[in-house]
Amino acid sequence: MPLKIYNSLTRQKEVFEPLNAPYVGMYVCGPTVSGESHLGHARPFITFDVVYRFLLYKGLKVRYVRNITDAGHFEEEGKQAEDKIATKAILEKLEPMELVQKYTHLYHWAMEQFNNMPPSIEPTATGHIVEQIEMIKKIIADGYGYEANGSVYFDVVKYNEDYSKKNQPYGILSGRNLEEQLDTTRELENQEEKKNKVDFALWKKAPVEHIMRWQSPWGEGFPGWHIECSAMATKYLGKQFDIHGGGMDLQFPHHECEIAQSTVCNHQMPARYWMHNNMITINGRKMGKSYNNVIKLSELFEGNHPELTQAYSPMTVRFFILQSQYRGTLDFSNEALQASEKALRRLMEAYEWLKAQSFTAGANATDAALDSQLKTWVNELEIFMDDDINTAKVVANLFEIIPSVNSLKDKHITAEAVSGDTWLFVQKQLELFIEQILGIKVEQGANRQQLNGVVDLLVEIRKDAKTRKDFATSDKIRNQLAAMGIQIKDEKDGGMSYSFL
RNA sequence: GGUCCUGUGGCCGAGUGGCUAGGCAGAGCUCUGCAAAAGCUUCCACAGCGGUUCGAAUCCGCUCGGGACCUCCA
Repeated sequence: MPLKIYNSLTRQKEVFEPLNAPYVGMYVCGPTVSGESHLGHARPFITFDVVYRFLLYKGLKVRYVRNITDAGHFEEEGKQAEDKIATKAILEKLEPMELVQKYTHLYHWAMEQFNNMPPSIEPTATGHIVEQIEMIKKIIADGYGYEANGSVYFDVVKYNEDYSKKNQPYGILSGRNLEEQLDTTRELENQEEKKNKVDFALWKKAPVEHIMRWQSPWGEGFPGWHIECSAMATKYLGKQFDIHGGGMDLQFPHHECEIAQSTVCNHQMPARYWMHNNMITINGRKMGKSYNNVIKLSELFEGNHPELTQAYSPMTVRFFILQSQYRGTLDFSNEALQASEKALRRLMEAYEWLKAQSFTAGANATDAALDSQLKTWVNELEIFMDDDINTAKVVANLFEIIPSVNSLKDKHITAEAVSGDTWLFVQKQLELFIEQILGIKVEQGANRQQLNGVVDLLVEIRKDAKTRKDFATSDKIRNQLAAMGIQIKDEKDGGMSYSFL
């Protein structure tokens, strides 16, 4: 089955055909490391991690580039500081690289918590100033950029005129019409420098107090906020590559500007497939700085936020995100996260048990209907992934399969009901989809081994007590352990098992 | 104001015109010393009004509601 992905550019699902199979180039817009990542940021990184994993599973050789924006628009943090201390004090105390370092580390830590695979290349904007300047020079030389008072702007109107003839007007990705924008775009500062208010900055002259600054043919300044992605994507993936991803809110203006810049320099549309994940909302509203409703990842993991009734583990959050299709909005609530937490536990307990079983190959099944139903469910996993990475349906099917696994575990059905071949197939594919493709890993704390030993001992004592019909002791052990988050389960044959909640 | 998306049961969330999505919560049953877990069964739905169709949650129109982008934004 071929993989189909929804291309924002054409607004439809298309069969994914790599430009140079088996090689695939994928660029995803990374974070601006001027602050801590929040729940909303987690979505694209988890979504595209799954895309990456699935492409790898398909046997493709993927170069996954995800940038780190560590230059340019750090105004907000600077402004906050400005209110408190004098500009001179900022110069003395606030070293930009300190911020960058701190938040880059936090970001990497969060990515690891989520079990996201590291991208092949993680380039930084500050490491590619030269490439950005070269690109801007090229744009000016071609007549689509102009200098004004030490800054350089992209001439959107001229670009639109020329490229409309080539069927690639400005606004092709976001479905915008330039004339309308000329009428509706708000007035901003420094508009007088621009020829048209829709023009965007390629290079900005640095005001005296601006700390991050580089030499350029137009004086000291810093790059505009779209050019870094164009420069780095071109450098590492070529003039045209396969997939460009990012959040839906980047579609305009960021990706639109990227298209314009790259097209002028490289004479072709930079990416063939544009994928955009939708937003995470909270109380029906997008989670974002400007709405003042963000839940930072560290707060989420610690349960330390007024909106949170408890802490949620990274895998719970990952699973929560994968329970929906990436193109729809996803509404945050404690109820929804708690549902995910419980569902994930049920899934993983059954999965871990299944993984530890040994089955013998063989084709005989006493329950042929169940046998073939299981095979169908398992086979559908890949079909659903092929359909625009529909992780929601993949997860739904996992829950179709789980009851059979638990039935086997609790001896509601015999192993012979389903053929050994099928059990082996279920076992293998569940491992593939749960661990390799969805990237869900078993979460367990440190000292687990030692703790297991202690719990084993208590379980033994409880067994003795039960045999003596000393239910007081038996219940005491079970209840006290339950209070500590360790759940004992009595099994049919007198055995006991336990799990950590 | 412009462009676009969306409205599914108590909550989250899939749904390609005809078939039970799935999860969590609720109810019942089985199992159990009692529980828990697990399994089985089950209640609750497609914003409203029209239209197309043999048949619509799914297509079209209108109304109402929600949201995103147009400024930094994942």
